[in-house]
This record gives sequence, C-alpha cells and structure tokens, in this order.
Amino acid sequence: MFDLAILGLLDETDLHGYELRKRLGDLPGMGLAVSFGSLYPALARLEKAGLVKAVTNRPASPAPAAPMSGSLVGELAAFRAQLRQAGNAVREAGRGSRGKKVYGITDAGRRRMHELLVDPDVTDDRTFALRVAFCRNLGPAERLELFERRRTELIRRRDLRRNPTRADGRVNTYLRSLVERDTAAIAADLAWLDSLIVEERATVPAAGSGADTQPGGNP
Amino acid sequence: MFDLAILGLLDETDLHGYELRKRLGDLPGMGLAVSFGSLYPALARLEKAGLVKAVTNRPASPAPAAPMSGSLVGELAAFRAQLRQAGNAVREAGRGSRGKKVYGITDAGRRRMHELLVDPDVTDDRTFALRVAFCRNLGPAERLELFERRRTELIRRRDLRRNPTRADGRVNTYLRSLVERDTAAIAADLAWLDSLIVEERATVPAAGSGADTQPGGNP
DNA sequence: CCGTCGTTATATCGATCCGATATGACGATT
DNA sequence: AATCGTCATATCGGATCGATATAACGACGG
Repeated sequence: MFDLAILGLLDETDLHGYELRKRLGDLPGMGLAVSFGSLYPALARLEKAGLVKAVTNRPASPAPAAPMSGSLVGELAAFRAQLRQAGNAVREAGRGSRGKKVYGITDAGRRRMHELLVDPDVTDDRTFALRVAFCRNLGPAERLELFERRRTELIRRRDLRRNPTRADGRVNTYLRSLVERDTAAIAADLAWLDSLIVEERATVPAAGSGADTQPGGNP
Repeated sequence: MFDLAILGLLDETDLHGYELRKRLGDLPGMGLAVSFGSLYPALARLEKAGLVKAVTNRPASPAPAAPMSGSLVGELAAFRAQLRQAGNAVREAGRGSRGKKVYGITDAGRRRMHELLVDPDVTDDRTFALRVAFCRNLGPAERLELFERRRTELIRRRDLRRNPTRADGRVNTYLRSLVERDTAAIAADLAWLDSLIVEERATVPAAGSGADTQPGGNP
C-alpha cells in the first residue's frame, strides 16, 4: 500500500527516507505519520525490485564546485553555512544533510505506479485517498473510472448497513449513535465524490461511449 | 486492538470464532470484516493469557432434553430441524453447528477489557469506535473522559492541518479537494462528538468535583 | 443413490505494517 | 565542554492481512 505513496512522491522529486516520511505524513487520508519500521523495509524492497534506485549518497544540490581556495577555515565555514541553509530552507531535490541515501524512481517504478493506481481489486479507503492524491498521473478516462468504482463501493457499503443484518432490535444508545455517524460519513463521502465526478465530466464530456451511471440519483 | 473487540463481544455472550467474525464485521468503524488470519491467532493469544477460555466443544443451547421417543426417524428429523433453526435464526449463546470451540470471557478478561477501554495512550480511530461500541461497561465519568480525550485529539488534528506545514503554494486540484474533504470529515466528527458529550453531561450533571463515578446513575 | 456445490468451521503461511528501540552525526544552547 | 534537539538510517518482535488448506454437513439435480 505504501508502495504507491512512495512511488508517487518520488515521481515528483528525488528524496531520502527521512524527508519522504514527513511528506507521507502530510498526505491526507494516511494516518498522521508512517513509522520508519514500515518505510525503510519498503524502500529496500522497492530498490531490490528495481522500482526505485539510490541516486546518490553525496550532497547533490549545493553547488559542489568552487573548491575552497585562499583562507581554508573561512571557506569551510561558508561551505557549511551553505549546506545548512539548503537543508533548512529550500528542501529541494536529492540531498540529505550530508551524504545520505537519496532515492529516485525508475521507469519500471512509473509503470508499477500506474498499475497500482488502476488495479480494481484493491478497494480500501487509504488506497483510494492515495490514488486521488496522485491521480494527475492518470488519463481523464482512467480518473473517471477510478471515481466511479469508488462510488459503487461506497453505495455497496451504505446498502450493506441499510438492511439490519443482525443485532436488529435492542442495541444500546451508543452503538446506535455510532452507526448513525457511520452512515452520515458515508453519505458525506458520496456527496464529495459526486462533486468530483461532476467536475471531471465537465473536463471530459465524451468519456467513453456507453457510459451511464450518472451521479445524482440517490433515493 | 482486536483484543478489545473480542473481549467486548464475548462479554455479551459466549461465541465461537466463525460467529465472532461475523459480529466483528457488523461493528461500525471496523473495516467491513476481520480476516481469520487475525482472529484465530488472537483467540489463541487471549486464551493463553487466561483472558478467554474455551467453554465447551459440544452443542450448548439447543434444548438437550426431550430424548426422542416414539417414531425414531420422525423425532430425529424434528431434532435436526430444531438444530438448524437455532443456528439460522436465534443465534443465541455458545453453540457452533456441531461441537466447535466456543469461547467465553474470564474475570481477568473483563479487567483487561476495562484497561483497554480507558488506556489514554491509544488514540487511533478504530480503537475509539470500539470503545464507544462497548462504553456501556464504563462508569459515566469514565465515559465522559473518553469523549473529551477524543475531542482534544480531533482538535489537535484539525489545527495540525490549519497551518500549511509544507506543500503550501501550488498543490494540484485533487490534492486540495482531498484536504477539504478531510477537514470537513473532522468537523463533522467533532460535531457528532459534541452532541454525545452534551447527552452524557445531561445524565451526569456534577461530573466535576469529587469522586462521583456512581454506576447507579440516579436522577 | 451419488456427485457436486455452498455454507459453516478451524487453522496456518508469508508478507506487510507498526511501535519501540539503537545508533550516530551535527548544530545550538548553556 | 557537556547536553539537548534535530536529522538520519536501521532492526526487532508482534499484530494484522490475504490466500490457502482442510473437512463436515445440507441441499440440489441427475
């Protein structure tokens, strides 16, 4: 599941593990942060599979030229200040404060990312959130298909609760309140999704031929 | 995390694994179902810890009396029908269609359940949903504390997104939409929680001063 | 009467993910 | 100069998931 998140972020810019983790935490829908116990093994796995590769383990961005001439001490201090500033402020491409492992995505990694974005067998919430986060990598039709599959899934869940499977009669107040909250959350999600679909259709008027399933008619 | 769910359900009635799984799936907030690969190891773990014990591995509920007299065949058929009906409809206490492992909770298990209900260090969403589902096992003051701790947590998350950590300026439309949905979901959750708190305060007017965790709850 | 299918039921395997923890370099503060 | 906070990588054990194996039983059609 993390593979998609990692590949998606590395497709934007090369990163090392520590920074990757922070950005993962900023992604909505993911739990607030990802533990290193998941991240580093995942990176190792992806590297072994050839989907990402270590770009460098030396500083990359802070201009490596200008090999300190003249006053050695002064130049060294300036060089260090430059390093520090690059680390704290810019946060740009592949560098970790000093020679850490910086990863980049490969072509195979991009193909894999596309697979993960469209795989219809995975339907859990977090994966969907990740897919939306990176869906600019999809074509308009694929994007629409993603949204509509999600819509089907949400409706399935809603109707699952509709008929009282069991525990029908006397459930306590708290449980009932929980169920109501759950139902409301699904309804809100569905409304949000419908607005997404409407927007998407506006940019892609003729997405496929016999596309029905218009978002709007929920009884 | 499942420990709480299992103990909570077994506190209501004895159950065997298969039925337990179905009820787990009906609990709101849990993903739609729990895999057996989680459930059976969890049951074994709980049993080894003495929190749960195998009550019986023979049918328990379907009235063992009335030992088929008269026409043997007819009586046998009736008995079987009775068994089947008990299985499909009533779903009462410990029986698995024929002599399966039926678990019950122990006193140690109930103490452990209470611990899991009030532990302030665990703050994830699923655990909170489970706690609400079983919070009738708490005193009014404990319940209120649970709700208010959750409230603090939700506000923390909301304010975390308030200031644009990074990714400030140009994020794509889909990402922005995701963030908005996320914010709205937290707000809705917060509103629901507040209504829960109001209701709870109505039943416990003086939850501020001295030791007042009276389980009797008189006017 | 018999094969086959669906349901009930328990169990295990490998892969993945999390939380805690260890390690160490560096800058800033005191 | 000692200490603290941040940056950075890594590993360990335990929890969970998804797939799979096994088997008893009822129902259903041929």
